[in-house]
Amino acid sequence: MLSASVSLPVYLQISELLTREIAAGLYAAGDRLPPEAELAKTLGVAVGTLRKALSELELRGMLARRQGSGTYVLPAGMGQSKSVYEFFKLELIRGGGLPTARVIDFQKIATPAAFQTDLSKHCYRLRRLRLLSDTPIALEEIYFDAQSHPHLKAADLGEALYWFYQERLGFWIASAEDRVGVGVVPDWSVQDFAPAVASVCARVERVSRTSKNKIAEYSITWFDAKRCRYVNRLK
Amino acid sequence: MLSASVSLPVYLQISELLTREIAAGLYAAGDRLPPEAELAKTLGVAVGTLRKALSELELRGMLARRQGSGTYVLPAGMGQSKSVYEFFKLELIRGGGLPTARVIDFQKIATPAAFQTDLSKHCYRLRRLRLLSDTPIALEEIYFDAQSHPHLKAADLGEALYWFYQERLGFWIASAEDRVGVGVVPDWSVQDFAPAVASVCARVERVSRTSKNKIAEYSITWFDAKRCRYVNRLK
DNA sequence: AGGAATTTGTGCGTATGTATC
DNA sequence: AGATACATACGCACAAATTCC
Repeated sequence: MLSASVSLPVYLQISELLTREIAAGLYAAGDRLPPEAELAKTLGVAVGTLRKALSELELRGMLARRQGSGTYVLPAGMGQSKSVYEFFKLELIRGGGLPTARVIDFQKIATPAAFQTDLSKHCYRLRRLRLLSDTPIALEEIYFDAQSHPHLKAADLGEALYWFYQERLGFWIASAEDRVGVGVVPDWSVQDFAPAVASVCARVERVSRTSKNKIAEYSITWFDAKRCRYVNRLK
Repeated sequence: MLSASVSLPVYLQISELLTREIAAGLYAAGDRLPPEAELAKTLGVAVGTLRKALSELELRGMLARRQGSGTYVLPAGMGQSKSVYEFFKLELIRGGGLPTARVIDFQKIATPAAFQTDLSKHCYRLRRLRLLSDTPIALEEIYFDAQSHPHLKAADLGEALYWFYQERLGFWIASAEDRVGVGVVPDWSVQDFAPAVASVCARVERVSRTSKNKIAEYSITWFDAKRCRYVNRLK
């Protein structure tokens, strides 16, 4: 079950396993997990490896660990349960709208020079059309590392990409930096997406980072400024 | 020097030590630290212990670690200190820039219809040219209520408007909401501000609120997307 | 182009300290 | 006081990525 060579590191496989087991209700909020030594033995890993997995989940706010006492399951979403759409910042000018996405293209490519300092040699490039309440409002181009999962297909991706990152790639987006300016619609644009004039197309560059401050993805979004806006709530 | 029993765990002592050394300039941003094995030896600890210390600093965003390459010092994060410019989101494309402002016009006017639900009958309208390191990059139009101070003149305003609000008007900005899109440069534009073409002008609408959730000001900013961008750091 | 050397990442096992029960 | 459980620390072996010759 737990194999090192196939895909994810063992300690991440364990985080995922425990995440699923907690989600499935095998451990409820408030429960104490078995002691490290015991859990490590049943999982067939060294204690140190298990500890690394548990630390991950503690950092994520799923577990609380108390020396001398034990490891406890925390109630879901104590300020943690971030919506998958938390980082989606586009809004129809008339307000609201339910975000969806349609894949235009998905390929594994050689990492472009601009990203080579932060991504490994190969990365995935995902191109999507974004919609708000069925209105096409933006084109999106996303680059993320191919290293951990070298053989992804378009079908493996769900609509909620950040959820996919967490479940399948073992990391989650903790922060991002957006740069909003103006741009020209890319040449791979589709018929559905047609800003009235080139002059009303805005452009967002995003760098997303994981909780470890590593770069998780680069993305560029072109949006039709006639129909929607980039919204930012500052506190 | 590094003692376990006295106070902090050794790995934390090391994090602190390295933090001080980086702050002191012994290691500059971009520098590579000595390899783990070497550093551990000079510090007289096991590699695992050192690694834990380095992981701490990586998590804090002070270091970046790259497998096969080394451990690097990152530039000091600017996310820490809050300033009057905390809500100023424009940045030169080439990076950074010191924000200043030049008043173009300041008048007391009848409140425009669009703001009448939130501002009283009269308000001030301030028009400014914004600069980053002496480069004109944006026009700004700000509306705020005239009720509390009915007789302001342009000379009463400082460059740092938010500071002025707090000192003279008795409130401070606690939150804001920005909507970024694309727009046309207003007719009161000045010679200094000349985006190459209309197509590279972006537009930010802002609603700022006080700590009591009352609307403090409305503003519109037109910025030259060729020279600068709207930057948003999300956590 | 390719291979060796370097450097961090992962994983194992163990011993000891310290907080809790 | 004793048992239990997590925290810290040490050391080693190998994998994976990068760098350099």
